[in-house]
Amino acid sequence: MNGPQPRIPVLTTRLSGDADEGGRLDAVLSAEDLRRLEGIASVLELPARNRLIYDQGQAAEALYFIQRGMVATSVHDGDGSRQILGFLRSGDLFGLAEQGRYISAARTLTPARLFCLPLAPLQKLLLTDARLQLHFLTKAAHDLRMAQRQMIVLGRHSVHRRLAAFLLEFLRHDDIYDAAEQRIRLPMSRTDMADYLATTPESVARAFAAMEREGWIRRYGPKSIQVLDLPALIHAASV
Amino acid sequence: MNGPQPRIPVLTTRLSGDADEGGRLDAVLSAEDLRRLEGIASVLELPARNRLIYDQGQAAEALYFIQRGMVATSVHDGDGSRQILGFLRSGDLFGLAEQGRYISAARTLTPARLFCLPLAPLQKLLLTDARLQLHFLTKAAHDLRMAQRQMIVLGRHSVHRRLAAFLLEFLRHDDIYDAAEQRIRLPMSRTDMADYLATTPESVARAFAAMEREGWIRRYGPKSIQVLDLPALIHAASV
DNA sequence: CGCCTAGTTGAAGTGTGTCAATGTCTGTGG
DNA sequence: CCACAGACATTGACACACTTCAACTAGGCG
Repeated sequence: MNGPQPRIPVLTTRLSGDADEGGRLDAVLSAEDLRRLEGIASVLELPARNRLIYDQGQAAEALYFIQRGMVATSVHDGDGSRQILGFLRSGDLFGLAEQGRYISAARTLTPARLFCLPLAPLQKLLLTDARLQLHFLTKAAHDLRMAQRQMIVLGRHSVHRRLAAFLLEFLRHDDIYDAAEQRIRLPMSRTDMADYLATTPESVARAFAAMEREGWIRRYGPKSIQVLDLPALIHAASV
Repeated sequence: MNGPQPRIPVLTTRLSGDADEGGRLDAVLSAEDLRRLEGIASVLELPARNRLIYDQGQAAEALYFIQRGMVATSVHDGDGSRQILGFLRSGDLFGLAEQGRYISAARTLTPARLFCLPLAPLQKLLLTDARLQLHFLTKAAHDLRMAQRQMIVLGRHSVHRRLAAFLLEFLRHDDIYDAAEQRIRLPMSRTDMADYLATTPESVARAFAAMEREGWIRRYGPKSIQVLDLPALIHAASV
């Protein structure tokens, strides 16, 4: 008798990725799972944007779980160049480290609420709760797929195509995309977008200008984009 | 009393990545772990190079574990373009899927021996053995780091730098690098290298020619490279 | 209202893809 | 063992997308 087993993960669908779940860890965690995580977590309230959560090279002591808000992780090269590894949202995990040090820096894009999960207690919990751990494994597999997809995007696609794909990613998220007005509210700067898409702010601006010229979008200031021709945008992202 | 606990993973070092382990799953698995995996695995002997293991889009039924040999995973775009996601070696896992279908194709670069781990029994095993699962989670975290590093390489570095870094990766592996002769035996074609580095065979050839012109390497046929100036190569990979 | 940061647009330079031709391996069959 | 064929690798010429540098404009916050 195991009692009720809410949302038992199935590796064939979980490791394989489930469409409706979208890689959100919080969507698959049961109330019991969350309670256990909260038991070892400390809550981190970051009331403003552009707050550093941890820096690259800093001793890694915790994994972070986003409850609310948006976070960007970035690695800084020896020279000035910076690569944003990902824009993360509620349900995402971050805090990947190598040899005890964070490989990237993390900072808020918006006010955010995080669970800070210290590594030692987290490991203990995962070892005692294999079902919970499988959710973490599934999430890691999902993030690996995303990273591999981004490898392809950065290596093979033009800047225009990268930007089109980037915009389309936001359409799924209600907090950023207002479906009624067809408007995307971008929470990051042109420089951030450029550092994520491995290009320059100038090229991003030019790509936006070209999209507006074609009638696919309309800009209301740099942070607000109205989608006028979604099919064209989808086409641009896949050609 | 838990009895002997060989090589208990410590998340703070394992999820964080351990230098000497190098992400090799087989290096951290105990004899008991291996026995259990073998219990659900079928062994796959692939006697020659260029053998397809599974194709992109095929129904995903198993995860694969490389015991011997080398494997390449690649995704094929609608048009002719191909991206090799990774060159994999003993101890590596592959078979990542999305919605029940493999997202990449996998084929041998050399004769290989694989464990084929059917997903359902594997999930069952991981749920009953949290310690073993943690090794898988650690491996996934390692692969995620590698993918993120490759994102940076493909997005930010020149073809010359990419190739230098690529060559340096082989120096650690005894089966490919003959330290005495300082020779690297490349098991893949120029096209494969180009598809991994997100460039063209022509650009790879030009980068090799430039390195030879500089006196850093010497080519003995396309598959055998002698390293003449390692510091210069290291410098080229990090500038 | 004015300063300062961020964004946009323009012009010029360059790395790399593309196309084409030549050269070189490899493996097969005579 | 050699000769041949087909694939693979290399080199060259050219085109172009993108970066870089610079000037200008627009937003946002004091």
